[in-house]
Amino acid sequence: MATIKDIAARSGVSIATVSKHINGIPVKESNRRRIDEAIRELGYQVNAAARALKTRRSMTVGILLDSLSNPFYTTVISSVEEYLRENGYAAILFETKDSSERLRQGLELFSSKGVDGILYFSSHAENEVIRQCQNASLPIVTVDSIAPDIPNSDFVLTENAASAFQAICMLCKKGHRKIAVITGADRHFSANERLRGYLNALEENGIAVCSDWIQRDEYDMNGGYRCIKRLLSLPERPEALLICNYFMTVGALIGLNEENVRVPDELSLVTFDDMEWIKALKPRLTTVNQQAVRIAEQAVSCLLARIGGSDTPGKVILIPTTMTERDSVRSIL
Amino acid sequence: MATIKDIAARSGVSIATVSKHINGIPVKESNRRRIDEAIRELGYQVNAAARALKTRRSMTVGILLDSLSNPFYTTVISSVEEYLRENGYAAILFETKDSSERLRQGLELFSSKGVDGILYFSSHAENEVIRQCQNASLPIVTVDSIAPDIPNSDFVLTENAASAFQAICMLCKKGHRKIAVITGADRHFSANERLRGYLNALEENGIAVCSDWIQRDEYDMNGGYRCIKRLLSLPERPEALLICNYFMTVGALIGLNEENVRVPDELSLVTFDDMEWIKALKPRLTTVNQQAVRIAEQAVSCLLARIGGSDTPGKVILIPTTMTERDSVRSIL
DNA sequence: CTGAAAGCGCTTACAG
DNA sequence: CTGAAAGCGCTTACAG
Repeated sequence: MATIKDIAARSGVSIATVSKHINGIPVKESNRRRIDEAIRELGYQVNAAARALKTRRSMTVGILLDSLSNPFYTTVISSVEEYLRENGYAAILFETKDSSERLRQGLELFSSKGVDGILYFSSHAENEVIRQCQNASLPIVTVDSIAPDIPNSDFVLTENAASAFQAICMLCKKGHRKIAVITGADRHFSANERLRGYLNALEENGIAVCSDWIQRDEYDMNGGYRCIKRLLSLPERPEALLICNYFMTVGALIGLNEENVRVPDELSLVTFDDMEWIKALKPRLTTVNQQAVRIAEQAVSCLLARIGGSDTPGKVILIPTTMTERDSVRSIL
Repeated sequence: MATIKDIAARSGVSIATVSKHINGIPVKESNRRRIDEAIRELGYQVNAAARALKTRRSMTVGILLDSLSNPFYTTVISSVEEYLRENGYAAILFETKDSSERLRQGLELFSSKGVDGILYFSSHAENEVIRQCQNASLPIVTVDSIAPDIPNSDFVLTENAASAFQAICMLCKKGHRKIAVITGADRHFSANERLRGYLNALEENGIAVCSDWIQRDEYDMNGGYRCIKRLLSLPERPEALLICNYFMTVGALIGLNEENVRVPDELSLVTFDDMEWIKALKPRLTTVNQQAVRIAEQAVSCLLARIGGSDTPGKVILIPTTMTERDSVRSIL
């Protein structure tokens, strides 16, 4: 591997000048040319370790996440990685798999690798993680939930309650009043928030809550399948349904098919998270869409600002959803 | 941040002795105790950049992958990350998103970060990537496909053809002869291999190939949905079906439900990749299971060996699948 | 704009 | 087993 020294020798300047040019400090035109040429000829690349040692910046951020099997996270991370790289940062990954032992290990890994900041993806962010980073003066921004009791940190997530609220109101406007909801387990921040939006919307529209019509289970296909089965076995079935998670939707669809429930004739459907594949179904589903790219943008720019030394008060950034109305909701006016 | 110098001062030994102890070289018992104590008190952690600069090992490996939205990859990566960390390595991630421009960027990122090796996840590994790493003496192991024309490199993947072969033979043993297959597009190595296994098994069992019964499409839900629709619209329907991908399976199930096809009475089903959720369905599906954990193990240990300097000839490591027979295959003997 | 020099925090022969 | 010293490849005041 060529070093800055080789470049200096070959281009007839000092290593200081080479370093300056590499770092964007202007040098004499003729020197610039000679240095660039030497770099090209020798295939020089700066040694990241040496630079990190000197600057105390590893140009690396740690991504801590519950699980890689969460497709919403992988979608966001995909954009995150791109924005980070555009800013010269690489991402190192660590899955907690919902174990606090592993959470500790992850933080240790990041600290030993000297990451410049942490992106913490969690559906139920823990105070302790954020607190620990704050103590170590390690910038951290949390994505997808708000830690219950942290005064001064950054969170970026979907406007969960408002988007469920809007979905239910849309249903009401089309004349629905028998509206059920399928959402995730209590430990997930978004599952609670979306439920809250549902309840608020019922109240707003003067509809009484029917507890049988609130079905909660795991945020996965199986959970959705079980919820729909329970819903369909009720003496009185709802006429409209909001499903708060993509995987629950797929499970519910299979259950719905098994029981030959016709959508939207017998049941109107609004679901969270649009995926290519949803459009292929008959009927095409009406969906509430989280904006993964915007979440990624905000999270990264917020983290980069902190790394850059910003000490504005911690903020909560809520990203709105969009709604795509298709054929799965019937108007009964 | 405390440095080795602080530890040395506090424990009354030289920095060399501290370094030795940190690196597992025996030191006098009393010194060991004092050093450990100082480390604990000061919360010392070795500076990864300094160590990397000196040792020329970043203790980092690059994971290059087509896409994070491939759940098989994220499953394998989950284990990979764990094995790597147990061996002191961190993983840095880069998605190619099927663009050769990004492939180049990824390689550049890895090289600039000084990774010690690369794990290349691809359903269609490119010669060029591997060749470039070989030229740079950068260890690389490819997961999930074999590059068409690389003499001396390492590949670890599922025994695709053999596992499809076994699945079809199982079907034949239960008396089936009208057997169809749904598999992925031509560019995916595994899609071709699994098809090859299907064809071999037909031949082995003296069954003529019916080209209508070979349906190929994208490796996703939508692809599976389209394939099953095409299959069900044929004048003569098959009585058994092998689906070579999990997402295609979910799509096919929805299509099957829409058309009220009863499994296994009208159609016997064997599918690739077991997931928790599959067991909840009625009927429970008979599945061919890739061993993600074993693939991860082999890939990591192979890469670590190369990083350690092993120069044995390149090898192809094929991991067998297991089959879980449940209720989706009917015996028609 | 340029360069000599110090120093980032480690590891590693080497001599004792 | 221990320690003094060199050096990994950079960046950065500082003086010119």
